[in-house]
Amino acid sequence: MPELPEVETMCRGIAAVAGRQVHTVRFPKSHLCDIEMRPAKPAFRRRVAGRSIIRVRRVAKRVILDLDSTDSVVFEPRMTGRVLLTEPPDRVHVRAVFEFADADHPPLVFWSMRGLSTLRLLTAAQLADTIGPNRLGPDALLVTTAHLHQRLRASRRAVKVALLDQKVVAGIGNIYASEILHRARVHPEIPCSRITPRSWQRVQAETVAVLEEAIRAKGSTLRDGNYRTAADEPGGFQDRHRVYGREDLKCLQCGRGTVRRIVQAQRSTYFCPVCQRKARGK
DNA sequence: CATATGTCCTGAGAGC
DNA sequence: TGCTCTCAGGACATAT
Repeated sequence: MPELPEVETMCRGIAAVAGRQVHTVRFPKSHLCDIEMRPAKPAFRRRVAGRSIIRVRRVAKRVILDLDSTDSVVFEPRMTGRVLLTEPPDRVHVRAVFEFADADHPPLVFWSMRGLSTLRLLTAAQLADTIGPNRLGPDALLVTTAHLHQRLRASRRAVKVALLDQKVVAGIGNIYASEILHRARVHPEIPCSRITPRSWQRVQAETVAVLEEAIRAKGSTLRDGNYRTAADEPGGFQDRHRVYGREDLKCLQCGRGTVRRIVQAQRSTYFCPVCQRKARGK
């Protein structure tokens, strides 16, 4: 599912659209529900057509195209969204097509199987309002140990659940939360208030390490195949998952424990009871 | 204020 | 074969 590494990979995969002028935006008809989109299609098209993209960047789990106006295009793939520079897998789930003034350049396609993805065109003020620091915690690649400790020292929530809270730290999703805590040897059910600074230090270090490694591998494509890069390739990090999706298999870290799956906040959590002992709590 | 739950959406796979 | 059911989980709205 597009979490930070997958969205970062999407951004890098479409970096070449920076500097290009958008000729027009098409919204193919479909029998499916529209994805959430603001403003409505005619206004969206009017404000984007003829504009140049001055920058491609990532904010948490969103892909941003800054235009040469004060507007920014914001793609939020959520579960099944793809940002593609290739032919999409089908016509039915194409949500928007950005065509460039240089007709030789492939169009940028926003494709999503489900209607959970969103597409927005926001002014600078709206952007700050929607995904600025008041709404999101620090980016996971930049988060500090002190931030985690101070922000969560009074929290009774389980650490796994807290890591998924984008207001605490932005960019971690369900797959990487399990991988991070496993490598940091912290049990996912431990209340944040009981985690020592020393353990927060390991969580911080493994957060950066896991996410950077996942970016190098171009993200994780699970068996559902939902995530693809902008060039329509699968990622490679799923082969390096140590716990996620490995229920009942041997722990790849200690070789002794058996990976367990539990459910926290309606989401699967995977961990090794040997590496991540609750009693130790560190 | 902090925390928990419900909701959206579609396709895959299971079970009958 | 074909139907119904459950599950997956991003982020937000609403409830406690």
